[in-house]
Amino acid sequence: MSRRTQRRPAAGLDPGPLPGLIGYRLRLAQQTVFRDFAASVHGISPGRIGMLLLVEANPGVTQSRLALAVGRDRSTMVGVLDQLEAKRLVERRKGADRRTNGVWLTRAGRSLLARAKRAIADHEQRVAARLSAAERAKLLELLGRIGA
Amino acid sequence: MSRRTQRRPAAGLDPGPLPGLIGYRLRLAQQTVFRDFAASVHGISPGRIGMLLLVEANPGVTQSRLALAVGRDRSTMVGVLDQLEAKRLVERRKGADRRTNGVWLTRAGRSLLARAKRAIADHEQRVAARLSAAERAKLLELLGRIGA
DNA sequence: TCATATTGTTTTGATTTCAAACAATTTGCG
DNA sequence: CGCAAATTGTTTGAAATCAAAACAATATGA
Repeated sequence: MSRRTQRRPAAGLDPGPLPGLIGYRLRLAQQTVFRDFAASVHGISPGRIGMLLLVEANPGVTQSRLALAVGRDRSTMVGVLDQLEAKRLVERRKGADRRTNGVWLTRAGRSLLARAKRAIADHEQRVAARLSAAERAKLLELLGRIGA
Repeated sequence: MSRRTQRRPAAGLDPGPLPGLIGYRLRLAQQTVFRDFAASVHGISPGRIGMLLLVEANPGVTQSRLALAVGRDRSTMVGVLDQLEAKRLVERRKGADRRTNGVWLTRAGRSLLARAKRAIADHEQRVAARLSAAERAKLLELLGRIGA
């Protein structure tokens, strides 16, 4: 007895204790979600879209605060913004404190974001296809209690 | 009005629509979980431990089947197993089909895994600290319905 | 004023992953 | 059986993603 109770664990392999671990299920879920995202929003990664959304909600935000917000190092943010700036989606403007750069969406950035938002809405529906509205809300809440 | 309802979104920044997206919450949760894992199980990543658990549950499993099970390319598996073999945690043995390698845990691999399992149990408890047993089960179930 | 802190940057390196091409081997069709 | 086609593990090359350390410019505060 003791057949593992799971949908499609690992292509015929015995998944062992993995399916009982939150971290493992998170990884699988994220993999699925990211792949759907990549297939529906082209040319830009989930993380980069997240960055744009953050800049949209906080125009002129500083690079360091952005880095802190997404849990990355300051030095990591440099390359990310270089990319986004090379694509003309954001621009850096010197702040009043001349050490800082304020980050702003360009017109192209706002336009891409508007298009992306529609794609994301569809994406989100596919992701939650097997969940009722209440279950989806519950999932978001539980995830919020895991990820501080 | 319309203060975003979230715990600690992004260090004082307006998180925008992100907290309403499953993918975003998954990423945050996974980040938290992986960091706790790294802090409690030293010298080996969650993915690598998962690999060992899979090999333990399926002694002699083939590299290709392992790759399929974890959703990686065959060529990716080569480097991963090279690492684990360099650490003397697994070994490859030629199979009856001489194209294939069977993967097996070494004594050291079993020993490390036994130790890791205890650390993982503690880790799992910390991760689910803010969840009741029922909530934890619900989370696993909902995640299973996201990540095919 | 001047020691201290912060900001963005550069450089370096680690990690993880895939794709394409390849030899060895097996399988299956005729 | 015999040989074309598929499979397996591998090598090579490349692309993302990220962090740590050191640095110059600038701001802060005692």
